[in-house]
Amino acid sequence: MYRIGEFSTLSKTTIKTLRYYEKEKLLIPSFVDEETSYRFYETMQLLELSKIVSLIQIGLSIDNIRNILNGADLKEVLSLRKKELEIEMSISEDQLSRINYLLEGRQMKYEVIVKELPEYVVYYKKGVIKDYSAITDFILGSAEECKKTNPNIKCIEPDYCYVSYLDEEYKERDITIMYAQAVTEMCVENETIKFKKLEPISAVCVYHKGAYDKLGDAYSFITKWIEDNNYEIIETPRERYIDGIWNKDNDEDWLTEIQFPVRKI
Amino acid sequence: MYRIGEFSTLSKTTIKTLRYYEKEKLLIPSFVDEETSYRFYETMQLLELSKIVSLIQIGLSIDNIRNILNGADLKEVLSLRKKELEIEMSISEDQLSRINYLLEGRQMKYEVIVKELPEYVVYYKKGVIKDYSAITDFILGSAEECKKTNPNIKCIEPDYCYVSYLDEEYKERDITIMYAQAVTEMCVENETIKFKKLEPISAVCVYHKGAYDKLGDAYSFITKWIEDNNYEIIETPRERYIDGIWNKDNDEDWLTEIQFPVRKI
DNA sequence: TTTATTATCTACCCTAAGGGGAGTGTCAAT
DNA sequence: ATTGACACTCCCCTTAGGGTAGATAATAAA
Repeated sequence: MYRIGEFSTLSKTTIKTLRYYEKEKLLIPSFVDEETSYRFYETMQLLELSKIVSLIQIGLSIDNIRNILNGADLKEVLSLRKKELEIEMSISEDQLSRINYLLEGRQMKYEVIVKELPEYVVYYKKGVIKDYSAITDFILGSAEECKKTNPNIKCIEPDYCYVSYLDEEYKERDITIMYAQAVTEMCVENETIKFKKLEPISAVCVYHKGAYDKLGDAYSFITKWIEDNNYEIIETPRERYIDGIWNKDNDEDWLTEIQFPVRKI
Repeated sequence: MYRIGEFSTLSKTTIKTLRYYEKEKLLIPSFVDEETSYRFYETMQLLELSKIVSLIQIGLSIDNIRNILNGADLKEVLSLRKKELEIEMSISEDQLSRINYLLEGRQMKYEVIVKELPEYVVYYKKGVIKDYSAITDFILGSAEECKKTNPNIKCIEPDYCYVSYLDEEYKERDITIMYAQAVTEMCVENETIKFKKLEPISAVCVYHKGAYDKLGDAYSFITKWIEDNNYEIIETPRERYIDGIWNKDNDEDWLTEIQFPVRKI
């Protein structure tokens, strides 16, 4: 019969931990003096404790360990923990590759974040524009054409709309684009305006501040980032206009988000 | 100017989190109505938040992020986080290999735990015994011989003593062994009793319950475990007698701990 | 035997990054 | 004026124990 301090030294477990395991009903001292409340342990409890510690060391929670001690299926619990661990490890690898990327000295010119985009219902219009300056007109035109057949259509709050570039190569003239605007429900289509549902996806995103002439930098930055961090692009990127000529006079205040739908390789 | 709900949807960040970031002084709303306490955010704060989220996503703590925003050296913080991550990943790998080991269906006959052993000062005696039954006499003899030259020597509390087998091969007769007993300080040596200091080490340990005839199982189990989990033995194993013939009549109650000094490969 | 020191007890508060809910106040539309 | 949606603050909760305070118990020294 050892008092808690000796037992603690024998088992290399702190007194706090021993008391905690008693409270959690993992390891009950074999005798407790009713008058003094002193705990007394026997050598055989080193075996019990050793089992608990070995389970702790593979990262199981107190709850899981208690269940195992009460007869739960060890392999089942271990399999769950294994899945957890695999997820943890892939997150760690992800973080490590991002850190290495930043440590390689590239300017953190853009902050890259990965988001989960929800499902959206959008109306969209495809078309060809002469050059980039025509985008605004194309967007305004789309909205009007949609209102023709659907005068009561409602956009979601807050707004979600974007432009995608459908050309295979980079072009400065005769650019094929698609404009999509999230709405509350599917409505009537016409020749130019169609509807579709966008599935939820992950997207690597950056915000671009300022005029559009430097958007190219953001694109090359983000595509490089995606390669370096082991993601794979699964859809055409979306250019999402948050602030622009329509509400900010100074082009330094314009704000655009670029979203690249991706999947982890 | 967006209210918190809209800003939350725009940034895909929960309202709770936005309020928490304000409390932690990471992201202060650009305007707070003094009467209603309503928070108002501007689009430019999406950029600030995006920076914060990107730092969160690489696993930095709120404190670290606040320091970075206040001008701390980003690379330094990232390097520290990188080291942390590498440690986390090696722990995860360790846990995973242990889980796989258990899932492969081997009986969890012994619970393996890894301990850090502290520094010990010991007296020790090397010798050859006829067979295993002579161990007890060897141990008692050693203690007496030590008392001869050091009548006042004190063992540490709680006791730590062990036997190591020094033969290169497994033998059943004429076994070379060493008995070591931890004491409070270095004392006078004589022909048979020497002193030395044991450095702190890591050890893979199992408890063995019962008579000594099945100790071999424990040894083969633990050595296999060490190989499978990428450790390397750096010293001869220690057999530590906790309960035995001297205090327990029934050999089923004997308890022995086997400690293998190891290093992670 | 008395005193001094050490060991142990319970009880309470603390961690990181928010989540959940109660109770109350505000805004816009009907 | 009322209703429903939205926002506010305040408080408690999460893991696996750590830290400390004040009280009592056991042991060692005088």
